[in-house]
Amino acid sequence: MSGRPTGGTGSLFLIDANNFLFRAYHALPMLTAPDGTPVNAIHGYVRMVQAVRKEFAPQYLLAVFDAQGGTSWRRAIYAEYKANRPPPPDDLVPQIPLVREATAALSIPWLEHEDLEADDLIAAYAEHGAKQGLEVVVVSSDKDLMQLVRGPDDVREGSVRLWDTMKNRRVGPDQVVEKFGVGPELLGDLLALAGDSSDNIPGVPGIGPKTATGLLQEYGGLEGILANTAKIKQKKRRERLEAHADDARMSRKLVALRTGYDLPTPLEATADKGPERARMDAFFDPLGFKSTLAGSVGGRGGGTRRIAPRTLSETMSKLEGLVLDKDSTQIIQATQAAALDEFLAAAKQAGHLAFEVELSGDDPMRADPIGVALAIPNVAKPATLLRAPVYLPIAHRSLSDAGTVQWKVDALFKQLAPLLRDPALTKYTHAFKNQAVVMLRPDIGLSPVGVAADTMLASYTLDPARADHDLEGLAKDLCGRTVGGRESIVGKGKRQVGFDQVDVAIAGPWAGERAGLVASLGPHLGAAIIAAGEQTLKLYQDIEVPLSEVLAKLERRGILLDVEELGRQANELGEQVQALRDSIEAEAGYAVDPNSPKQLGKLLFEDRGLPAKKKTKTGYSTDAQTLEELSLLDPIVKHILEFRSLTKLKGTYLDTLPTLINPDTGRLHTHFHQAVAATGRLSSSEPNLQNIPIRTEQGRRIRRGFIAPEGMTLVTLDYSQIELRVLAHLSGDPNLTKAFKDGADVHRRTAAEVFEVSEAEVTDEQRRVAKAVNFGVIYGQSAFGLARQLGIPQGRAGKYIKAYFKKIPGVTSYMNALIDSAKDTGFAETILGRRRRIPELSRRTSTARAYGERIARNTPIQGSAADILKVAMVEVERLLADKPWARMLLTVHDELIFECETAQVEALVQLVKPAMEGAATLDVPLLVEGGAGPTWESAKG
DNA sequence: TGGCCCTCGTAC
DNA sequence: GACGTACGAGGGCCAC
Repeated sequence: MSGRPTGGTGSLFLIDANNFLFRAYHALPMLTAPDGTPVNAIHGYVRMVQAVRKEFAPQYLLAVFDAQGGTSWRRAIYAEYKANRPPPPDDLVPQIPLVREATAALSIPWLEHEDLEADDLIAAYAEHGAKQGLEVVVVSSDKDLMQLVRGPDDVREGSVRLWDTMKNRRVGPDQVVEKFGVGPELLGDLLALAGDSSDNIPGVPGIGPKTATGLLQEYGGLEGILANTAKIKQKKRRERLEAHADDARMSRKLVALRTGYDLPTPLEATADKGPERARMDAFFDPLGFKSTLAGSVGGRGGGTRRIAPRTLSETMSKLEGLVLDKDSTQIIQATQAAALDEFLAAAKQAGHLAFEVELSGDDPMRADPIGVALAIPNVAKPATLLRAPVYLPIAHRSLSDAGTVQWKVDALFKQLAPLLRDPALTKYTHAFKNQAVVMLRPDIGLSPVGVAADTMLASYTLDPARADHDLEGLAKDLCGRTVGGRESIVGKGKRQVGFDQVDVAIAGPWAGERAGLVASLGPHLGAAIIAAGEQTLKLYQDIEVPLSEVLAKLERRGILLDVEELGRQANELGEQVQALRDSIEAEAGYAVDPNSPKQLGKLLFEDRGLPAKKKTKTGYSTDAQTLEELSLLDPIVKHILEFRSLTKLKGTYLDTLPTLINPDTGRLHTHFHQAVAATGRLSSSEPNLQNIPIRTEQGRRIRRGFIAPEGMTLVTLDYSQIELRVLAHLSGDPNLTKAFKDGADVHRRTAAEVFEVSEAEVTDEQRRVAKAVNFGVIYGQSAFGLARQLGIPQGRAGKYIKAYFKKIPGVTSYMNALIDSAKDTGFAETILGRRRRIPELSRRTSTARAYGERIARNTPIQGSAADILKVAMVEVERLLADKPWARMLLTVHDELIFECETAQVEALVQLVKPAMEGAATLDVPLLVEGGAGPTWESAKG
């Protein structure tokens, strides 16, 4: 098993600093300090180091660098060693010396050597540490260093392992064998044979890792192979080995890690004493890091922490002085391939690229790519671009210049793909999910792209309560620039046309300007995310951005409907609806539309003289609650209620769902929205699959229309009581916590507490009340609301609430603390640090403030549950990536729905359930329950 | 006719 | 006024 390192006393952690510096640079969007210094790599590096410290608390900690401009001893053997390395990107260069200062500021000893490379130094320390019986962990992903791995897998003392913090992966002997087919002791021989293009190690031409593994397994080592070349049957291979035996021996020397010299710093001097605040602040404050390093970790929401209130202008500060000429976009035709090449080369050189693929229509599952806009961010000065944006037309039907030659979709994407897939390039876009749905198409095959920055998600992460996160709005608010939305060029409603109908002369500059805005706002918002702190960065980078691609996959997959079943039900309901309409009109004595609240109000409260209890802005209220109370007084009311219920089911679900089936796939593809709900939840539309009925028998039948294809089964896994569990965790209330730890029926337990009876004595009615109170607490319900919900007098409802708060005191104080904290800071916060501003708390009217308080109470709970689900989704999709027999299709707030080969259902549950339950570690267990069946209804049974 | 608002109802 | 988060159907009303 590849567990995690143990750490603590008896451990030595060796950080391969250059390795992480480069990886952090490529993984993070560009960020700049207030003075314009690029800092993204430093940030990622510091984050990694601090995480290692926090997680493993090593006894000894040392960072090792390659000396800049050093003369490795390997050069003396082979002048071409690492000669093909491209120079580091321009905006990484200034970070290379800074990262050494950062290491020092963190009070971590560091080393570099003129003649020895970091790998050699690490090897020497690892060897020494292992001899001392320490657990040695090399923090790196470098395969050369895997040669150092030693010790049996289950013995800690004297072992050497690699730890890849970015992938959370430990590399021990088993992982080396898994990856290379040979153990660590033969790895050097393998690398010598196969060569390494990144270090320019020649190896033996024509021998790759696969062949090398085979040879090593047969002959036991490099010298064994070279001594037995005569026995090798393949002529080519034999000749090559004979001709390049010297190259192989030299390569072997190059890949060997040099040890056996005095350690430049004694091991004892690397004992980690932890960071010093003052030293850190002095270095990091000017770089704008601050909160990043505080090492703050979510923990309890509560009112104990005091965070300075933040206003929108601080979380999303303006980007001053935007330089973006809206007419500067260069249209590059298919005949100008050289111009595109040149642009792409510039992007590669810069290391950054903003793009937007323009789609023909609004539904990405039915859309084609019509053009691509590109821009090159100037990360050191985000308000400017490195050059004018370009637009590459693909499928416009309207060309004012008839001579325009458009790109063929495959030719263009073929040219773009290497760049878009290049992990060394930082990609920026807006609302990537919609583009990804198209890019994932097999005929386009532009995935994975590995977008690092999505301006829509950045905006949402920073300020989820913002009205909307479209690029136009961000341009207006952050750059003071007015740009037309998509609607401004394709029209809307009946006059809306496809993007392909828009002339290139209009579409090109519009799209180019958007790419330009993304190029400017991407780095700018990235800096804001960094400034907002460690948690916000993780939320954005590790959850929201990866999730967007997961959602794109879900949308592409869609779900299968049983159209006949839905049709049957629709017909059935249609007849009932007609019969009800007839009897309502017969009872009324005149034609009336029971769907019209206005006509209904007149009928019931004027003509029939029923007591009107409630009024709406426009007249009498006729909602179900009101009608329910009247149903005993007049039989017509029952018919109206029944009519309402059936027309709702028929109109919203049975009739609508089949019309949304995609004719190409024969399946239903919903649209998930990641930047809509202010709490962090997802939403879905066209159709909204998150409000398919379940509570009534009649409604639940609709789920029979959602099916798995032949040979497959629908599997649903949902979190049991996730919001109440989150509440138990956040509030720390001992009673609630214990209820979950005991695996009790929490509503029954609550009832027992509140009504002071034993659990066995709890009546159904008491349980119902307790359940309502439990949920009411989450929503900030008042006695009035509870009374209305339960149909009991307000006084009695008030008593229940009082009793609840008395018996579950932790929740009371937690709720008060939430409000205090929100008033104090101006926002509500989830367990993963998602922050929702609550301006309502400082409104003048008491109604608005009360609303703000309900938000303050509800958002941490609802939002934390959403956080957990999102973490689970990213992890589950990763787990299923290589499982062709199952795929995730849908999510409904606390539920994930899969399609799975029937024989594999158990395997799926075994895989996914623990992943979901482990998505967060709370003070109470997370419990996932599941079901499976041919239809969604049966799966939920 | 199109578009917006209101009311109502479905989910978690 | 009174329960948080969504989406959407249908009626009603107004502008064009």
